[in-house]
Amino acid sequence: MTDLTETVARGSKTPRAKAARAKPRGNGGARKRTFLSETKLLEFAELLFFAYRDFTRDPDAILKDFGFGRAHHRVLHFVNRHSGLSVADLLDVLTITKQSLSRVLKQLIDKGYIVQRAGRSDRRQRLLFPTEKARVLAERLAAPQSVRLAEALKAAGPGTETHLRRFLQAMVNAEERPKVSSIMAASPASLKEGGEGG
Amino acid sequence: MTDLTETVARGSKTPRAKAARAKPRGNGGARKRTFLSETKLLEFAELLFFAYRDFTRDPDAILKDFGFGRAHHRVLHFVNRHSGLSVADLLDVLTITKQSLSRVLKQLIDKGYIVQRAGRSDRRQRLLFPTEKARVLAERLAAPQSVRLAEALKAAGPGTETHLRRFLQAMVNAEERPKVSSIMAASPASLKEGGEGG
DNA sequence: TGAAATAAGTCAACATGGCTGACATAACCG
DNA sequence: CGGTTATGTCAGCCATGTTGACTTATTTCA
Repeated sequence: MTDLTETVARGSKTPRAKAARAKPRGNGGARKRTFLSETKLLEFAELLFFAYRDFTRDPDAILKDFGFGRAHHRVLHFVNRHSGLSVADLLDVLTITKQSLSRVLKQLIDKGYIVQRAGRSDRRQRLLFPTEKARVLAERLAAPQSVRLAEALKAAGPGTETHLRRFLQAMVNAEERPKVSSIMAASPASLKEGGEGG
Repeated sequence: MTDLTETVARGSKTPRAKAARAKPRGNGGARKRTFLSETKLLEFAELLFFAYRDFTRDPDAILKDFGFGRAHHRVLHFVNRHSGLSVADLLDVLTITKQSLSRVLKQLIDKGYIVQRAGRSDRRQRLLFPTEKARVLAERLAAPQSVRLAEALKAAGPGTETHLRRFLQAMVNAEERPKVSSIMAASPASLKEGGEGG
């Protein structure tokens, strides 16, 4: 396969320098007073894509050995970290339909990773709890991601944590922010009364 | 649907305080000298998920009106921003198979968003160029993302850009970093000799 | 108390976008 | 000329998302 470096280099040393650039750099026509140039913002968009692409790689590989996919990982993660959350909450967090969730959730339940318990105050609810098996797998999936994050934070230098946290929070839809912070506030896995039977 | 805030609150004010926590907070067993607690890292993982989830929302909605999906967006983005890149380069960037790319690429070509031209130095290559139509759509898709990024960067305060850039770069697989920086260096869409015919 | 609303589950069909495997064509390179 | 490379394509499979319709248990409220 062509080395990107080469191709890209070749691309820019092309003759046709005439078609210089219809849209120079900065802001492209319409909106003017952008503090951050449009180009810079697109670079961040690109970097975000690359970062997220690789962020999911390690767990994806592990999941294959278990016959699971990324969707299972997400469920596993949230049930493990926010033990006892309801199905509706999980749907809300994942922003998928219940039919879509149902497939992976059923598999995780069948294979003994998740147990359900009726809510005490509202017995219609099915609260979700991880089994020990789930905790082990979730931790194994999280491990490479934690390492990656720790290294990246370190590489980015002191002060990154604060900036990054604020940035990521602000990236979330404004209406969703309360929900996100509330679920994140409940991080310390609440209770583990769920049947441990894996 | 249950308000997350409620549910979560109820969850934590549960009796059963006995099952306090097998794994307090910090690091869980194995590796010791973690500067950043495991919990904090998991919070970043979660925030990253939420941020990326919402980052893709606006363009996804627009794409539906065009009968396109997120895969088309990615192709559109990279061809637009790195005009003239080869199929192999695109595959490399997206990390998907050529069969998978072929589907969306064909549609984009058929609908007049992308044109191909044989490479001059290597005529086996099919270099990809955006048409005017593609540029317009790509810009429209990018707009809400740029706004979101700009606002988030602003909200996160001065100094965020540098930290964020370094962080995101470090999140990329080490082996991939040269490729990523080389393609990003070629940002200023090289040339637009591709037939403009939309 | 009884009807409406809510939480969850399920069936069925379909769309998107990944994947593997196999094979074809054209162009490059030594 | 022969092997490698860049691209394209057929065919089928899998994971995961969607809509729509309907059921059951439970809660809420007039």
